Amino acid sequence: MDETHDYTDIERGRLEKLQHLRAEGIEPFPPRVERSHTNAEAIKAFEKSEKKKSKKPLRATLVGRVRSIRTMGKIIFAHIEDGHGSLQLFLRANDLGEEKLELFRNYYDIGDFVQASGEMFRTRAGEVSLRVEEFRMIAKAITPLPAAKDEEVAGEVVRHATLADPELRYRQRYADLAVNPQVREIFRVRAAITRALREFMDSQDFIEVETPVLQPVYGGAAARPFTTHHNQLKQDLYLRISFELYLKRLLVGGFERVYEIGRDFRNEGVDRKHNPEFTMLEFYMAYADYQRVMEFTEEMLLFTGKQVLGGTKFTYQGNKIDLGVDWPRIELSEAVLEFTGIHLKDYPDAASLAAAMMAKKYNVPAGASRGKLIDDMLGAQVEPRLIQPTFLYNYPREVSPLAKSLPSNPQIVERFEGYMGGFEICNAFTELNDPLDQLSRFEEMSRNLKAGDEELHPMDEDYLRAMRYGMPPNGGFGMGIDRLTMLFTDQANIREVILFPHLRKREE
RNA sequence: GGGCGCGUAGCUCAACGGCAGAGCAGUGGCCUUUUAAGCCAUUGGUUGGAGGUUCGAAUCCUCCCGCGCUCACCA
Repeated sequence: MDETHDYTDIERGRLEKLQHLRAEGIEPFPPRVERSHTNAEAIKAFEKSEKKKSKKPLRATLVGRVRSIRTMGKIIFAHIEDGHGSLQLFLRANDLGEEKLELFRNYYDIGDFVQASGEMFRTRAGEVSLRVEEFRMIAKAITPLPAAKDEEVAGEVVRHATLADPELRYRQRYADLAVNPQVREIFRVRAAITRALREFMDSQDFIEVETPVLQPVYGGAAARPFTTHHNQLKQDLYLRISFELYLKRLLVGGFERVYEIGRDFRNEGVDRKHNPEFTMLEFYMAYADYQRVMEFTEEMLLFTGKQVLGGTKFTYQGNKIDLGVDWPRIELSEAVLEFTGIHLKDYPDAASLAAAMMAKKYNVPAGASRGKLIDDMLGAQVEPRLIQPTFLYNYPREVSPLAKSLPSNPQIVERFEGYMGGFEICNAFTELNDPLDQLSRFEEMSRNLKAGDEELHPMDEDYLRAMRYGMPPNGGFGMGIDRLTMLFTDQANIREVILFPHLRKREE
């Protein structure tokens, strides 16, 4: 990335302008600015004073990035944009003097940040504008913004020929955000989602906690971890793949309701639903079981939807989705039957189930356990069809080493997953709190881990010790915030809801 | 990892075996209520990279790099 030494013609021209300003004694990057209103406030205040038929003109000092310039001889129109909207500047030789007008005309460019003051007024065309009496550069832009031009249509800014190449948009997210207002909006929604979730959790008497990202033993999910190393301690560490085992230790410690919103890291495939690091909400609720957590999940998402979307309905990739109705609760085996025609109870072992799946031409990974096969079938055949909010419940034990079995069937665990828009958004279960049962689950996993299934996690002795002190019965829950954001912002790719998504390293 | 597709000016895109172009941006000029302002003129390219085929390659072939979609893998 040697661009700084390889300027384009446009950049060289702007550097010359910058040098000229400096030569004239004008600092193009001053440390302080003045501002009386945001653009949106100024427009609102002006419209209010207009209604009151106030004789006193409204004065304003505004700041923003120049988004368009229209020069017409001795007057110049320009739009500036701040974080709250855009507003038109009107610069006229009569008000400024020809010299100042020429200064703007010759040395100010689209992309520059400027400060301008004067009186608010309405142009002949009816647009609320600032009649500029004074202006100054507050940050000169060297590189042209990757967008052509703005158009104002009925008060809405239409941006033409704007940055569209997804690779450039992700690699230079700053440029993407600078020119694509709809991208900024996605991240406002994302922030509103986490805010609403925190508000809800806090209102339900949960305490927000932070647990280690760097962990000596990883666990809580089926995934391969990233590995790192502490130099002084000469100790290998893992980036967490879930928060689960630490959060449940806190229940042992006496907290009844804990949650954490933070980053998980999984060293696995990257695609439109998976980024190597992603944001999870996990919570653990003492004295609740998975049925209670299902109810809670509905309440939580209903609240979040109302807060963020202002209602319960939204459209995802052409499908209308309503959070306001009770989520159907379907037993996993029923869902599999409905979408594949396979009766799980007719295939009690991996070999017979694999044969049944092969008969249907489903992909069957070699050496997979029965639980893994069911999980695969779920992902490929069932999940994409679950558009409306739906819970599937009662999962196979082999793929749920931290969940409590059904009293009536040790091979099935009290676990559910929530689906929406064709993908999984949350996963929850009645947490296993029997240290002896947990030990045997770990041992089972360790055997499989040695046998080569790298996604299983190793024994966590300390977690078992914690559990031996006594862990209250509890329901636990995890939800991908990125995926919820995809749903609420109608984005098909997880990269659109992550500010700086991971991309392959590029030699520059 | 497999398949398909894409990569051309700062941005958005044409040209698809025969002189590498347009709009916007930029630069110079005209223009005192414009709003993708308009008008005149004009700068800007190792066509992602390296090889090959050909009289001639942005275009066809091979490899490499990157991205997208998809399958596989994967919560």
